[in-house]
Parts: sequence; C-alpha cells; structure tokens
Amino acid sequence: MTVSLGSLRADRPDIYVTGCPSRVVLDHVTSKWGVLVLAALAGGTLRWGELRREVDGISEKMLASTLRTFEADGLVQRTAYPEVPPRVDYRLTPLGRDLVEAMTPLITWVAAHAEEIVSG
Amino acid sequence: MTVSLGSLRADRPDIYVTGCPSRVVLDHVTSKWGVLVLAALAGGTLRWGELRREVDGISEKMLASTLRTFEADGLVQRTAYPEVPPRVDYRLTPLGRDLVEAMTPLITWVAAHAEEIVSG
DNA sequence: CGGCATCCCTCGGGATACTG
DNA sequence: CAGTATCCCGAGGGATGCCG
Repeated sequence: MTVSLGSLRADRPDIYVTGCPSRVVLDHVTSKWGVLVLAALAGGTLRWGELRREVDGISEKMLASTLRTFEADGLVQRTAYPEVPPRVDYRLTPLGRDLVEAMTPLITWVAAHAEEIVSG
Repeated sequence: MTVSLGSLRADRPDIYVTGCPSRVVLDHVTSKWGVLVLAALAGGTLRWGELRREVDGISEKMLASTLRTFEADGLVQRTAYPEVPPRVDYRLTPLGRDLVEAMTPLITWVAAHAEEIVSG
C-alpha cells in the first residue's frame, strides 16, 4: 500500500511550519550524521568504538553530540557498564527501531541511485 | 515486503564511506531544506513564489541554492516561460518522484511521532 | 515576478589535547 | 576505552539591495 504523493502535504501541513515539533525532529534526523548513526545502529547494539569505526569520518565530538540528541529524543538507549576498562553500548529503542524502519526505503533508494545521480 | 533492519548495513556498506556517491546524494537530500523542498513538490508543480510560501522560513538564497542542486542532480525540473512578468515553475522529474516516494514513510513517521518525541 | 550579488555572521563541526 | 574540554575555522545560511 503506497501513500499517494499528493496527500503528503495535505495530511501533514505541520511539517512545513518553523519551530514545530515535526521540524525539530526532522532536523535531528537529517542532521549531518543523524541518518548514518541511526542506520549503523539498525544492525544491532554497538559500542562507542565500533560506532566510530562504522560511521566513516565522524569526529568524537559529533558522535557524542549526535548520540546525546537521540538519547534525549528517546530514540537511542545508552548503557554503561561499571567495569574497568569502561564499556558503553548504544542500541535503538523501540521508537528508534520504528524510525529506522521508516528511513530504510530512503537509504536503500539513495544507495541504489547514487551513481546515476552523481554521474549526471 | 519489509526490508529487515539487519540487512541495511550489510547490503549497502557504501553509504558509510566518506566521499562516495551515496554520501553525496544523502547530503543533498538531508541538507537543511532538502527534504522540505522535495516534499513540497510532491503535491505537484509549484511556482517560485508558491514554493517560498510553502516552505516556511526558507530564504531566497537557500531556496535557489537547494533548487539548483536538485536540478543538477536530475531530481527537479525547472521551466521558465518567456513572459512578462516572468513565470517559472518547478516540478519533480520521474527520478525525483521516485525519491519522494522513498522519503514518504520517513516524513509521515516524523509528523506522526514528533509530539511524542519533543515532549519526551 | 523571479531571481542574483553582496555583505555579514553565526554555529556546526573539525583537530587536538586531556581525563576517569 | 569512552569520553570531555578548548580552540578555531569556514561554509551554510540570513538580510538587504538591485536587475531583467
């Protein structure tokens, strides 16, 4: 069952208004590293170091910042283990998993058509 | 038919590599105004002025820049009519319509869950 | 009406170094 | 290992003005 294109705006006029919750969440998700971090976590729980290696090019600062945003949004759950050396892992919450599922068509499409677009 | 979450990374490792076509296209789409402009055009052809009003908060500079990027990507088609006063309209290309269709689940999801997330 | 040019500045984000 | 703290830069992006 496909959502018709025409209904996209009619059903969700809220997306387009500055400062509304939809825009805030959309900004988080479409932030420079948002999609990549969420997609990386789609494969399952990852530790900090794994996440860094997984998302090529991200700095520690941006990884921390992106994760904190998603944690506050309730999309990612952080778990710290009281061990030495410290171990921390990150996983999607049920809400986050739901979001990633909604993102999957986009990511798949981009991956499939990227060459075509860039080569023009 | 749903794409399993686990396969997302396995199938498309390219997304995660800096500078690859997938990352370039993903950056265009997830640029600050990319999603909004594409979604606005999902409803059909729009004139410049209509687009500006539709996408709340966008400046002329960013609208122009975003549209030029998508035009170069082959996602949006620009048509100028040799009239006075000038009239220009923008519509999605078939490729662009395809992309918007892949984006629709994400937009719909965000609109539906935004309150829940922001109020957190 | 539909832009482009220009100026200006915020702040996203990178590099580096340090800590529990 | 998993971060925090600082410094710093530049491009993304806003405001204004002009033009065909």
